[in-house]
Amino acid sequence: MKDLTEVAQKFVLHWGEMGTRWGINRTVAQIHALLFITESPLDAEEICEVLGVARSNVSNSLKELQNWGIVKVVHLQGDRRDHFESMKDVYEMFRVILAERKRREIDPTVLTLKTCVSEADGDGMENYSKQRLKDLLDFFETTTNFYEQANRLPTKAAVKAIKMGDKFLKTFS
Amino acid sequence: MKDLTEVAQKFVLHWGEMGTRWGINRTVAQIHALLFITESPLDAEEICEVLGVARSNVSNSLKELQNWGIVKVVHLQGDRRDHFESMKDVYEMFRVILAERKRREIDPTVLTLKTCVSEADGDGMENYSKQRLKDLLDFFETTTNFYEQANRLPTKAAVKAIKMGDKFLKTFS
DNA sequence: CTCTTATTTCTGTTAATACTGAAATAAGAG
DNA sequence: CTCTTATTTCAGTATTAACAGAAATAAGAG
Repeated sequence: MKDLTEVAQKFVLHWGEMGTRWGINRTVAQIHALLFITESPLDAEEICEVLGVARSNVSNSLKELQNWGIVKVVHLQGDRRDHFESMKDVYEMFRVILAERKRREIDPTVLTLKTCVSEADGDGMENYSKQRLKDLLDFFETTTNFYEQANRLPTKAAVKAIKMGDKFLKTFS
Repeated sequence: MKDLTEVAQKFVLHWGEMGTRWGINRTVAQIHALLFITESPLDAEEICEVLGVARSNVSNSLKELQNWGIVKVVHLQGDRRDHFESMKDVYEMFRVILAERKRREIDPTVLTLKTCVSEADGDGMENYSKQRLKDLLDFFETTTNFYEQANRLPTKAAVKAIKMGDKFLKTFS
């Protein structure tokens, strides 16, 4: 595996940095970036070399990416090593990421809010505070309902919808 | 300032936890949660006591929340201490947060991608990789364009649009 | 101006997380 | 089954970010 070009390097580093800002491990994001721009699947050893991180770190990060569902193992003819490739369709990829974040973070938050709202009576909480929790719950329910629906569209339709929505909204302003 | 009720505590802790998952400091998120559910503006000392964190921590966290634009200082008659209150309209609040995250993270990413794409020729980068970067850039431009337009709608219209969009999409499925 | 009180800044500590390298395990070839 | 090679697990280390407490600064009252 030859070294990354300067541009590739720049992208991988930036993506890693972005990851950290969104609560994603730097190495995980870097590996994802690398796999995303690389045409052929890479094995773990190659990833180590290119990124200069420990084998175990790569192993764990790849697991994480597989948990996210945006990286898959593939096997190449006559090579017993695992090779890894990223999902390539950008829209699809972000849909998967979004769905996963919803599952991991939004759903539990909605659950917590529901519990809070239902326990709020008999807890001595101010009515004002109760109402704020209700507002918040309502916000999450409304937006996630919308998301659920929008997410049923196949990617192409979704992209079209976004572009049409954009144009449509422009006629207002 | 009296202690938080159990429910309030549960919410504040959860919100803090959520913060960390999205790259937001735990204390920052906790203070935000506290101010959000509290009707009257609080001073820094009160926040310290309720959350049990150091004064300096509160001070810095409040600065951060003010930078985000979701917490404001208010002054009360006959009290020289600063008091703080959170934006209360949930939709508006998330709009502000989203706008700020775009400004801080998405815009720089778009810039980086543009640079990468334009420098990709003469860098020896594979055509395949170049294309992936272009795809990614296209994705960000399409979605942020849409976002920009959607964000021009006043909150009420936006909420309506979300609810209508939800209903509309349901007719498909 | 001076005193008091609020706020911020700074420095050191702690805690959390990321990471490494070695050891253990697993998996495939022969 | 045995040997080799790939992968994972684990225990320790390092890095980073969060936080506390003290010191410095600022701001308001009188």
